[in-house]
Amino acid sequence: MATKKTKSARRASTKPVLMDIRSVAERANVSIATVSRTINHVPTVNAKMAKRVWEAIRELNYFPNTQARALVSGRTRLFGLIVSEITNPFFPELIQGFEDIAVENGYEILVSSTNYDPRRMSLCIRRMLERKAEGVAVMTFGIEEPLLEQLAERNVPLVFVDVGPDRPGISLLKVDYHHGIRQGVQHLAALGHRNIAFITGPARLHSAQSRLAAFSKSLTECGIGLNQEWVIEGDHTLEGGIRAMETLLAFHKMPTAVMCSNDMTAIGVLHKVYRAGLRVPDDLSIIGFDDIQMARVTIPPLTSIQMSRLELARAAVTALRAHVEDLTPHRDYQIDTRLVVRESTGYPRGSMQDLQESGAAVRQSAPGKSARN
Amino acid sequence: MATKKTKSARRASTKPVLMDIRSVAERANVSIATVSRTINHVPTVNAKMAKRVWEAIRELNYFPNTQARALVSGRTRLFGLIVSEITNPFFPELIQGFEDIAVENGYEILVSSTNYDPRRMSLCIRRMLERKAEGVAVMTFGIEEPLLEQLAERNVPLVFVDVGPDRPGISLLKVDYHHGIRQGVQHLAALGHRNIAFITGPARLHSAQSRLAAFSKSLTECGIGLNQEWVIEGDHTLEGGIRAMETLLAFHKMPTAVMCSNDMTAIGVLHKVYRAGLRVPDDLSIIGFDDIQMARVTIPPLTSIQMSRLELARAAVTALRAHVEDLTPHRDYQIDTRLVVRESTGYPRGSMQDLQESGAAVRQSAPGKSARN
DNA sequence: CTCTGCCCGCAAATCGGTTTGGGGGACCGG
DNA sequence: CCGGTCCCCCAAACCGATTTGCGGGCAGAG
Repeated sequence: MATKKTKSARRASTKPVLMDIRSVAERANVSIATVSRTINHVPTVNAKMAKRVWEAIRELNYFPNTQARALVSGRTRLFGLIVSEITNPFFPELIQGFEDIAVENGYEILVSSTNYDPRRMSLCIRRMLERKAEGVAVMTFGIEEPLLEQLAERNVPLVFVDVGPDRPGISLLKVDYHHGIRQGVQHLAALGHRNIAFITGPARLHSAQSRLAAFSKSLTECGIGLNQEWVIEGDHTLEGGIRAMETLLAFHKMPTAVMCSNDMTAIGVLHKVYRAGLRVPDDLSIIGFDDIQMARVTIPPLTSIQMSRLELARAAVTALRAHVEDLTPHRDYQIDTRLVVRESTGYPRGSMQDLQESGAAVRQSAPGKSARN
Repeated sequence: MATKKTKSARRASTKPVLMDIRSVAERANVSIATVSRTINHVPTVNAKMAKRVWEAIRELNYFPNTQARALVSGRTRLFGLIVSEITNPFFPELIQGFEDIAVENGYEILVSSTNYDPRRMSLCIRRMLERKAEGVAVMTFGIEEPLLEQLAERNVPLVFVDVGPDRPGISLLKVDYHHGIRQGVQHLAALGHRNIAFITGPARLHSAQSRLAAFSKSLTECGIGLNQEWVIEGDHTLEGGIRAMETLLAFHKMPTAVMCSNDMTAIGVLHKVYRAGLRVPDDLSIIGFDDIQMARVTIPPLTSIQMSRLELARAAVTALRAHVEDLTPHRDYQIDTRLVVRESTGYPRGSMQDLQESGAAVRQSAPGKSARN
């Protein structure tokens, strides 16, 4: 009933709106084959005719039906992007980059978020399959092996972060967590910190594990011991950061610095520390991870380890294109991380701060040309 | 060449992967029509056959080709959502809600962002048209009339915020800015503020204009004069907030409170005030608009006017469904706003704060059960 | 004037589904 | 045992494009 009405409504307005390749052909006085050739830039079409066709297209405001085109050609020019959580600012920034770069290369994108829910992940995959994405970037930073099998089985090129099955058609974005995290630890060590806590991400996330491992290793490199009690499990959310900091505050002996597995956690920590009446960085130094835009305007601005969304996005699109267009895809793509020093890190309470110099990286001033001091 | 290789590659792996309705029919020993009927839950199929079909579908891991289905049925079950900026946290929260509710109702969504760029807006529209979205929600809070005509012309149901052409097939989400903003102004007035500034959004945004108008009106209602000098143009970004606050700081006479057209602006202001060595709310009270998640954890937590993303999303989907499914769509949908008091607002400096009580709304404590004080 | 190309139009197959008219089979009643 | 009904299933048309072989018109060369 509803369908019928819709159908008839469409029919009724079909006269002026009907806009298939036939009407273009008619208007340009050519055959549909010629229109198709023109649109797809087949070189054998006469320039004069091509012009007529393009004019007709303009005048009718015609554009080809994506579905029909995809159906026969088999090419959808669509890349999928699966992220874990769209409300975490890290991901929108990533999506933005992915979209821009994909569009630059003539692809469109289809975004889905899993919200860390395997059931939703399953839906995401189904969507990608149904819509016939030509390649999918899985940026959930924690793979659901069994589910993703479906994609791999159907020979859809995939991109993962850090780890993934070793198979043709699959590329990996290898993030060098260690480089940035070591810079962070060294930065803290140089300031005089010896008691450093770490708030992890969800335990099942591989990337969270890697960050913790990099932290642990860096600590050893700097000759600092790791206090297992100070490794708190967070979940990469604001609330997780707040809870983790509550745990930390309850300890008898507090660390002088805390490194977080992502910026949202760090912002939660910042908030809890403020609530507790302590000051950053005087009472506690904080380092985040990701370097989201917001990090520049927290109070105080957050020292963070930057993982470039743009770089990630570019590598992902490059890898997918390489697979789809047979351009000798690499298996691994290296992604760098680096420390960005702002103002949430400082000398530990009671140190002889006047005698020392910060060393490490260059201190960045906040945006809006507002100078420090 | 590349295409050819891909084609042949697909052919090669086509044996085990080919997965059309025919193979299902073959495996279940029925005709393709029966498979189609089964999938679409046409009641006239024999239960026994249906079971056979579903089994075959399970075994083959089959799912229908969306494009083919849409091509013939004319129904894509796709709603478009155009937002202005995906990196502004307000929008991801909106997108999330829109997606959840759309999926609940059996629709999928297609998101595009314009970045305030008319060229990109044009691309967005083309995308929606090409992908044959059955309805589009335009949540840019500032319409590009001439471009959107294309959609309207093709009889695509549309949803706008605040204003839009009066035409069948178009619904409006009418946001009652005045209610929340008046609460905010009253709240400030009750605290004793008489010198209140306003940082607007981009001038061309209708919603920004409305917010300013509501502010102006509320001021009058409270018997407070509007100092035109203190109406600063922002652009709804962090940087805009910072710049606006710089302007404000340069004035000889400073306001004691500032209301912002959105939360990102307010966070920028918060940052700049911190930079200037002033304190919130002691030296300056700040009210934001939107009440994004981040507002709960700024330092101090931000008093803000809440405009429910979920409500917005729900209304948008409801409206679009009503148009598509012929369920007597309304033209207008009311969206409410309300004040959420946190800690960025307080008595103006020099007032007799001990003698007064806050009145107005209930003060909310921050998340994570951390009590105030 | 004929031959050789070069373009273009025509017509048909195809992609993977939906939808419908027609017909075969089972079952029931007479 | 036969005719009628009803239920389901099959075959075929269709959606809007792409792609192909083939034939024809036209131009330039010989």
